[in-house]
Amino acid sequence: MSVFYLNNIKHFDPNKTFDCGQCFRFDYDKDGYSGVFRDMILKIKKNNETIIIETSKDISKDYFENTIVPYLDLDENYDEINADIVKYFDSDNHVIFKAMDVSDGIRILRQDYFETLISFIISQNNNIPRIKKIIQSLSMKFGNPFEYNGKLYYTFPSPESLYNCDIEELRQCGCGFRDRYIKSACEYYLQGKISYDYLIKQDYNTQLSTLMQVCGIGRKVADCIILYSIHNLKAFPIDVWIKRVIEKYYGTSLDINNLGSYPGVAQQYLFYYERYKKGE
DNA sequence: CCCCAGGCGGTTG
DNA sequence: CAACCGCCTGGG
Repeated sequence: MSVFYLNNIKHFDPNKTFDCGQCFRFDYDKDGYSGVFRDMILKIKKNNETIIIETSKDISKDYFENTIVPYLDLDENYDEINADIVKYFDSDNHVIFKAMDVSDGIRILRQDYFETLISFIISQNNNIPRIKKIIQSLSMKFGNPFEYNGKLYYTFPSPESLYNCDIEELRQCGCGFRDRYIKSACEYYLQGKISYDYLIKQDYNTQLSTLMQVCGIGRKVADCIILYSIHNLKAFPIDVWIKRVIEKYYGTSLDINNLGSYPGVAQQYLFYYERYKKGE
């Protein structure tokens, strides 16, 4: 086990970051969020102005700085991002300022590419508790177990394990009609047609069209993968929530094709703002 | 019982 | 190309 402390980090609230719907394997546990990160448990909490990050495995300072910090997106400058967002998202009612205030501290995680690919395929026409349940079932069935504090946890399944399994086993995990979409994604992935290394070097439109070749990945799921794992902050996933938010606060005044460099972050702010207001 | 949930693919006019 | 429709499944 390792522990790291960070001080004077502006614009980072672990609770908001892990509660804004971008990840499915973290849960609130008394004083912070913890969950499976690769092959270990990661716990992040905030005590006054100090961020405390614990890992179940022993990790080096290098690993922390080169892997954990980028994962938490702490190397990104959110003053700069927020300034750009305001230029494109301000309106007569100034809703973006309220959203930025309520949502301040949300960061866009750099999540594992394959895990994000599969998780957001599962997310379609589905709700968050059930998405989490399905991912947990898949991990228990196809992931690798590891123990921590006397409890068993499971890594996210490998592409090979999901590709080679019987499709009926995916059904048993609750995937429903998305089972063949998962198979399709694994096939493309293992053929190297949608690799992270390729996508990270492409522009946004190429990233979209490449991912949308996969049966079961449409525009919204592709945008989520691009935003939450490839970390192209130009991606702007439009789900039913965001569609409602835009209609409610912007009407037709927002030009979807001209939203600056960080609309993905603005999307998170608006989404969280609207859900927070609902009292969740 | 019906309805919906962070969509998508397929069909129809 | 816009508008529908069915879809696994579990919860309200």
